[in-house]
Amino acid sequence: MNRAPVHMNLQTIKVACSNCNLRELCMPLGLNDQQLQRIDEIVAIRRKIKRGGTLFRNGEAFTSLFAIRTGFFKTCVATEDGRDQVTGFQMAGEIIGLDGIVNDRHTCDAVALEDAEVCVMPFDRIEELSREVTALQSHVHKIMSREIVREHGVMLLLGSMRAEERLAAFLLNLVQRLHARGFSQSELVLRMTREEIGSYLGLKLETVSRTFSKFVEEGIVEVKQRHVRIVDTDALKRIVNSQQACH
Amino acid sequence: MNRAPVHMNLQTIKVACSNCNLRELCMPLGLNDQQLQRIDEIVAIRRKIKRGGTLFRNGEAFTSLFAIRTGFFKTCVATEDGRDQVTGFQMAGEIIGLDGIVNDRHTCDAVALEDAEVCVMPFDRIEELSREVTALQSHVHKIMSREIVREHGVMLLLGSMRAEERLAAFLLNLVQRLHARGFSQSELVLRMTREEIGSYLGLKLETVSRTFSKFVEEGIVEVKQRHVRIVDTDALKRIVNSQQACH
DNA sequence: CGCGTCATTGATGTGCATCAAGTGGTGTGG
DNA sequence: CCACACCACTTGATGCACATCAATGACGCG
Repeated sequence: MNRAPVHMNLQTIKVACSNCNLRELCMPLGLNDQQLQRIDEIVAIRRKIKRGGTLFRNGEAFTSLFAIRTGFFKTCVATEDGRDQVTGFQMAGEIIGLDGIVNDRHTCDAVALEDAEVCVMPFDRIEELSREVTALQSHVHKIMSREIVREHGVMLLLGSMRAEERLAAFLLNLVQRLHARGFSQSELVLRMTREEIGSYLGLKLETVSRTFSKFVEEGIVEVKQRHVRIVDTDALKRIVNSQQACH
Repeated sequence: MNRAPVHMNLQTIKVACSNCNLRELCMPLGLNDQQLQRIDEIVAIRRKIKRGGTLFRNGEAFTSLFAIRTGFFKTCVATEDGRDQVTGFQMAGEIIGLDGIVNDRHTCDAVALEDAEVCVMPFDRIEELSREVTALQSHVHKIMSREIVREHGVMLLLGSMRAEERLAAFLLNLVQRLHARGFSQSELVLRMTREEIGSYLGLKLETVSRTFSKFVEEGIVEVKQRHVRIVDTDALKRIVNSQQACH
């Protein structure tokens, strides 16, 4: 057991967006040099989160949005009676913490599913700067709207799809986002457990597991633990749009 | 059959927020007179929608947000294969159309469930003015964040609650919002069909109906068609937090 | 008054949850 | 390096909540 000090979890690093390779994912495009420089001012610091650690928790004061630089997160909400629901999985380049804006308190937990690093962007500075840089203003609005639209999709999934459809949609969505980040279109490593997938999809972990097995039997995917290889993307797409008898 | 001209549906009226009694619901508080006057400039016109008519449709160009002045809407998303899902019900004072911001196109349909009137707020003018009036900027952010948080709640409901819990949560939510608008805490008139409730809650209309009947048997509510009287609010609250075996 | 729409209620079916047992991979301590 | 424990995952057997199918009833509107 090493004796690293506790504050390792909160280690901070000074950085800049202007030379960040994820810039096009989390920042607006088409800025001139002067604007870029001002954007740099937003990202005060970075913060490292160990696997299993939380970036923020339900009830904590909201001060900043976070841009994920590396790593993988889940966000989840909970009721008093112990029920909880994964509301999303977030990867590099995505913005996390939007839920905190309404009440100046976070309303969900953000947990790192692997060691991660985020850029801390104090929200008052975002607001300040987006009054001056219209591209940033527009970008902030679009990010929030995108999240709303994404959640509409999840509601559709949870409200009207069968287990196979849900898992197929989930895999296609994941691989598409990974592909946008330069990863394979057909191979992925799941960073979350079957139980977390199930929570997100409104299914029990056994059902997730069985559905994976079904896909394997049908030759649609290959699964070895958390390594998934999509053999037949079109089949997955057909499943998503199959509209079986259910519901 | 009357011969009213087609454009009745699009009838427009010149108006002002500064003397609107819903202002505190859809606009920021604590503005001075000069700021209020500027806000008035945002709401260019009003628009009337007949029951069953659409305010906007999936795929239509996005130009404006809408503040509901009177009436009741549902928003719903659909897949190519004909499946659809009600994503929300909106009432007076609520803002509708946020989904369109990301891609400059609406991604869902907004349908009036009764004759309605909305204030049309061109989004470019909202952005323009919110660069100058920080209270407006903050307000826009909070409205979007509130919608994100609301949808988290719906995901929790759809992903982990049983039929009774869903309907109880739905009724409590509706009556709470109506109460904030000066209506009764215990009586309400549903503006939507059982099928629309079911779509929103991820249930079939028969299940919604049966669950209503169950609540009636247990003396928790009285139901006569779309008129609902909540007899025992606490019982509903207990049901929401009951955490039965399911899921 | 008659028709269409919406709602209720019953009978039956099924998809997924639940319960349970066993496997494999990983990390830890001896 | 191995033994053990733990956790994630898989797979089977069973049950149940809700979907589906079907018939009837209650409004409301032209």
